Amino acid sequence: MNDLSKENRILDAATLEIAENGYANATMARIAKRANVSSGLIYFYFPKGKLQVLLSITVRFWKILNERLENQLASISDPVARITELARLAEFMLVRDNNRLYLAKVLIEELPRLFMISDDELKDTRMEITVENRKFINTIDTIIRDGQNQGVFDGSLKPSAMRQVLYGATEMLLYGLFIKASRNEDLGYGKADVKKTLDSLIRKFLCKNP
Amino acid sequence: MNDLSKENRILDAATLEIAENGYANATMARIAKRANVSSGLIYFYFPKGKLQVLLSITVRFWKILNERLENQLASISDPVARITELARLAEFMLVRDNNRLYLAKVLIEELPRLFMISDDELKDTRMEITVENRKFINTIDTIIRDGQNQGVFDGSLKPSAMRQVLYGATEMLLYGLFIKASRNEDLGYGKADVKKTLDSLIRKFLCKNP
Amino acid sequence: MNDLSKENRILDAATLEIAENGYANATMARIAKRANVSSGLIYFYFPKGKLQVLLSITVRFWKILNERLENQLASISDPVARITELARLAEFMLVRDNNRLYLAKVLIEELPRLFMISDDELKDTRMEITVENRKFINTIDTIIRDGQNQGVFDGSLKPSAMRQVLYGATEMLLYGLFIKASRNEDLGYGKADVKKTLDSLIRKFLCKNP
Amino acid sequence: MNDLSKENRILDAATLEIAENGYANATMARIAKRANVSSGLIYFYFPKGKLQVLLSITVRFWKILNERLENQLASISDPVARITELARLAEFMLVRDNNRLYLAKVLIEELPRLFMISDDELKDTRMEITVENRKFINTIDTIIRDGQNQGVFDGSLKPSAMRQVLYGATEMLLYGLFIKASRNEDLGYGKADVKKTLDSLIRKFLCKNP
DNA sequence: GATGAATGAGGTTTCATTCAT
DNA sequence: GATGAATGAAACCTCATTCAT
Repeated sequence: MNDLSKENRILDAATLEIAENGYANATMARIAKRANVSSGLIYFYFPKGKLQVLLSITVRFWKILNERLENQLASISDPVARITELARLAEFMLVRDNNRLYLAKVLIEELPRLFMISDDELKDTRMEITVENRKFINTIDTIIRDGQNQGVFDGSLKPSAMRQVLYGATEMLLYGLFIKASRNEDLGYGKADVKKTLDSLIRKFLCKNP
Repeated sequence: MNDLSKENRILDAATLEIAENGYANATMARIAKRANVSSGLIYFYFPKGKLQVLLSITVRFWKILNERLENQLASISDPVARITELARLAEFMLVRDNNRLYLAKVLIEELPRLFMISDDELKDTRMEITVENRKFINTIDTIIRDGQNQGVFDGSLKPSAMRQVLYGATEMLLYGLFIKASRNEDLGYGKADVKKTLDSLIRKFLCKNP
Repeated sequence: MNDLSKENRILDAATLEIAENGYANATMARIAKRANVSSGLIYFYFPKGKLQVLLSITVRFWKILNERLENQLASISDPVARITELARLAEFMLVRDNNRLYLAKVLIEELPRLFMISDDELKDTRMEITVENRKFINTIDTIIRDGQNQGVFDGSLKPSAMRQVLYGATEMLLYGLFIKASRNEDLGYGKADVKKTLDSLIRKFLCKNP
Repeated sequence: MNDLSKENRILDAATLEIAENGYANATMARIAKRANVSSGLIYFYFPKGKLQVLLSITVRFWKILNERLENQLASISDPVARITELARLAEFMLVRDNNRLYLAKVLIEELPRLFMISDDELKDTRMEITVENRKFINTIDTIIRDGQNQGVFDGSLKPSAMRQVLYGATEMLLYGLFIKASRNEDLGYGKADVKKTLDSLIRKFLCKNP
């Protein structure tokens, strides 16, 4: 991890720190220590402090996700295959190993904070996230709409609402995994169940059933 | 609001404060001001401070929800009707008006914090929540299991995973409404769509389709 | 000094601290220690920090000076007697003892800072000072103008420019005294010379000479 | 400004920065940026940092002033003419344009700081200033004393006190101009009034009136 | 029960200063 | 000479918490 740029090391360290202690209890000093960097340097890269660090974690994630998504989906046209690939990629980026589960937790837990930004100087960073987020949402909604038009997906519901269902279901299933990994509180299912359940959700809820 | 007990006024004020600023930035002074109460008084009712206030919001909610749930479900036996009633009640308690959406937001955002409590003196409050939470989860899981046993619900998935799907989907649909209410960022659907979408989710994802 | 209100004790302590170390090197911690007060309390009374403390020292001084001035000048009508009384009062408030010389130094040294305030939340405090300052300036200018109209004072110069001369001369004479008191650098004159010199300045520069 | 030596560019930039923000809030980074130079380079020329930069501004000013003074006064013997020439030169160096008014402001504001230097390694620079300052003061005092001895100037006051009057009056008149230039707060007089008022001060206060 | 001035631990934040390049 | 990323000491500042009233 030490061969990364200091900026990325800070983001990685912050992900861990926030995942473990929550945003409220995360401290800049500990982030710095974890990143093996002086506390002052964090302010060099993220002058607005902790919140900007948090937002930057999110920005970095979405940018990478959207980029990969674009590449992967380029060669797929079938709506079911597309939505499946999308779920697979999200899972890959968030569940593959425990470090990524940390990231998942931070993204899930801190998403609401996005809507509380009042600091004008953070508007830019927020806009970046909004843009990436919309891009992602658009990708999903477009797939759903295409599927509906082709008569493959259920046409009686709004794509936006269906997307929220997929998003929320995935999030909560992942969150259970994280709890399982970090505490030993078994929620009653494992990684395999997540995959199976999401497949079923796509097939039964999303697709049109004759 | 001023005719409530001061204790309840504090919890209401805290809900608003946390919904607006997040737990990290919520301050006791502002909660006190919103509740029209001195900051010292908060410590009379909640000696362990901010975290206890947060937990108490959650406790209050779950207790009321579970109590009503028990009453409402007592006379219903059909699994589909039971799960529908459960969704209806949750929606009633969280979506009915904007104040309740604030509550929804706090519950959603602060759920993860439950797993980070180390203060021994809060173990009791935490246990209360865990008990109420398990009661709620049990209620759902039992309904699902019963439905599976009766051959009404899809028996190929784990009840716990299915419950996460229902839970996450509901949460994210509600969250969209909150965003719409507090910011003017339209996510593309309204309250009616939430109801319709959840109904569809139950019918198609949860139920066994011939 | 301990029987004063804490707020006044803070201002007194800050006067001393700033006089000794300069505004740039004055620290909140030392001001608190000197005032025998916790550092947090300073922010309770002066939420905008060090600058607000500095401004508040100035406000307090001007308010008292203007108030006394009004009382003292009420019963005097002769321009020469009025300007002499004004000088006497200023001297009384700034030179009488070494503590007051500290105040004089702070007022003199930090006056320029007044014109650098950009913080919107300090606009109020700044306005207070401006108001008091104008009141004082008006008092002088009015005396001078009256004297000119009565043919007692030199009518060939602008009252505003003459006032700056009186103001600057007084300031610099006092400043020399402060240097003498705090360091042992003799500037070559004493308190008696200040009085004598200012009298002479009034008589010869201000008054019309036949 | 870019054709100056980097050392002089730094001093000019610092003058501007300090005039605008005050010594307390001036930062090396901003000085560097204004001088179009890296912050590290400032330490090459001024190893003792910000304070040394400040002192160097003052040194540079006094050296030039004293040098020119010596040249200009060499051929003048009449005390009134000499003191008038001195005032004219000071005015030339500080009032001629707005950039010089910045310099005036820095010199005025920062003079007191001279008496608070404790750093041993700056003793040299401080001594330089003291020497130049004394040279200047001596020049004035000598002119005054000569004038008194020749019966041209008022002999009843101490030269040192009279010098403070001249110094303070000049400073405050200039200060008013600065305020006018940087803010739009009119103090009621202009450059011409400054000249006229100082002439009058010399003629009436300094000179012996028959 | 109720208040709010007062405390001070502990976080945030700044920025003068260094040093490898 | 010149750079600017990096450091870390030392300031600022907040706010949960207490307690005399």
